[in-house]
Amino acid sequence: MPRVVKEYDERYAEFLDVAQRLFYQKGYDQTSVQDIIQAMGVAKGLFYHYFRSKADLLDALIERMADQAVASLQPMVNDPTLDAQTKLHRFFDSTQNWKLANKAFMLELTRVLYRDENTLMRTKIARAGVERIAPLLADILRQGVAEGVYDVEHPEESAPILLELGQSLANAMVDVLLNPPAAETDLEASLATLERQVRAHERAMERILGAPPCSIVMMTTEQLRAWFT
Amino acid sequence: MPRVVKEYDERYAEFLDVAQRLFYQKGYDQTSVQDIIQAMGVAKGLFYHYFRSKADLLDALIERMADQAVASLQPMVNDPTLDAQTKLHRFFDSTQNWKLANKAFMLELTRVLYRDENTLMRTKIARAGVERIAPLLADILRQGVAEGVYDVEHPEESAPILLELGQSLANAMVDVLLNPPAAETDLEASLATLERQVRAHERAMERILGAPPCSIVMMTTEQLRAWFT
DNA sequence: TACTCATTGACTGACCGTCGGTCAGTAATA
DNA sequence: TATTACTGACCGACGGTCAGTCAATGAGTA
Repeated sequence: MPRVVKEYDERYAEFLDVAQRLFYQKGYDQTSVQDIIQAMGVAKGLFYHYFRSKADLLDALIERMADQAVASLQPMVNDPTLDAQTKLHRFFDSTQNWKLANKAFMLELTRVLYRDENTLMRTKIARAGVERIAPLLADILRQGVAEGVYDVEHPEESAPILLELGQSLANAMVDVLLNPPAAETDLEASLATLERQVRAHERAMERILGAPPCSIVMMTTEQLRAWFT
Repeated sequence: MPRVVKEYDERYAEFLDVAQRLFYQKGYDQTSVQDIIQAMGVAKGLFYHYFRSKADLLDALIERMADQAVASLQPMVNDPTLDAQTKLHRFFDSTQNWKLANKAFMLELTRVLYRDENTLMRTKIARAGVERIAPLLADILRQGVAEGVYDVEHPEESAPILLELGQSLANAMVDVLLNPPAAETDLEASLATLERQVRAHERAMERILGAPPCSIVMMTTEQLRAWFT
C-alpha cells in the first residue's frame, strides 16, 4: 500500500468523516476498523495512532456532531428580536421540517440506528443532544418566565425533562414507522394511537411549562401523516 | 466432560439463572457464551440447542424479569381498598425503599449496568419495564381521574410518559452516584443540584397529573442523602 | 550557503487472543 | 427405533498490538 503522509488535523477529520459515513450506512457494530482503514487506504496501525480504541472514535464523532447541532441552534436562541414562544415553536417546527425534507435519508438512518446492535451509538447521540442543547432550552424557558408566558420553578432542571419528553415522542413515532401495520385499517388505528401520543406529549409539555392548553404544537396532524405516505 | 441429561424446562431455566447471575456480575458483553457453559458444566453446542443466539438469551431473560416485576406490582394495583393517591405513593416509595434496603447490591449492579458496553442490556430492561408496567400505572391514573384527584386527558398515553420521567430522574441520580465528587463541598453542591432535579421531576409529574403542587413525593431528602453515606 | 545527521512522528502490516456461532456425531430416553 | 439432549473440535471475523519503516524538520558544522 502506497504511503501518503498528511497533517494531523486533516487525517483526524478524515477518520471522523469516513467513520460517520460508514456508521450511518451500516451502523457502529457492523462497521469494523478494517472497513474504515480500507475506505481510507491506510493501515491498521494508523487508526490506533489517532484513536485509543474504536469506542474512542465514536465518542469523538458524537462530540463533533453535538458541536454542530449547538452551533446551528445558537443564533436563533440568542436572537433578541424573538419572544420565547416563537423560539420554542421554531425549536420543534424547524427540526421537524428539516427531517421531513430529508425524509428518505432520515428513514434509512433511523432503520440503521434503531437496530439492537446500534443501541450504544443511538443512546450516546441522544444523551449528548440532551446535555448540550438543554442549556439553550433553559435560556428560552427563562426568557418565557420573564415574559410571563411560562411558569417554571426550575428552568435549568426542567429543560432536560422537556428534551427527553421530545425524544420519548420520537421513539413512539419510530416504533410505528419501522413496523408499519400491513393492512390499511391497521395503519389508520396506529395513526390514531400515534396522534393521541403526540397530543399527550403536548399536554404534558404545556403543563410542565405552565402554558395554556393547546398552546404548544410539537407536530401537526399533517406532519405526522406525511411520514407514512 | 460428564454428560448430564435434564428436562427441557429445567435446563432452560438453568441457563437463564446462570446468565442473570453472570450478567449482573460482569455485564452482558463481558460475559461470553464460554463463561456461561463453563459455569454450568456443559458444552457449547447445548447453548445453541436452547437459544438461537446470545442476544436471544438476553431477550428471554429480560422477558422473565419483566414478568416478575409485573407480578410483584399487580396485587397492589388491583387492591380495591386503596385509593389512587395511596397506590401512586406506594409505587414510588416501596421500590425506593427496597432499593435502599439492598443498597450494596444495587450500587454494584448499577456500576455494571451503566458501563458503555452494557447499554443494550440497560436499555432493554428500561424499555421492557416501561412497556409492561405502563398498563398498571394507567389503571391507577384512571382510578385517580374517577376519584377526582387527578385530571388527565389521556391516561393510557400519559402512563409511559410518567414512567420515563421516573427513569430520567434515576439516570440523574446514577450520574452523581457513579462519579461522586472528591471534595466534601463539591458533594454538597452535587446533592443540592440533585435535590433540585428531584423537585423539578416532582413538579413536572404533579402538573401532568393535574395534582396540586407538592402533593407528590418521589424521593425524600433523607432517601436521597441515604444513597451517599 | 551547502551538507550532514539525529529526532520526531506519521505510517505499515504481520500477528495475537477471543469471540459468537456451526456441525457432525454420540448417548440417553420414551 | 425415533427423538432429542448433549458433546467438542472447528471456523472466520473481530479489536487490538508492536516492531519496524520512512519522510520531514531543524540544529550543528564546514
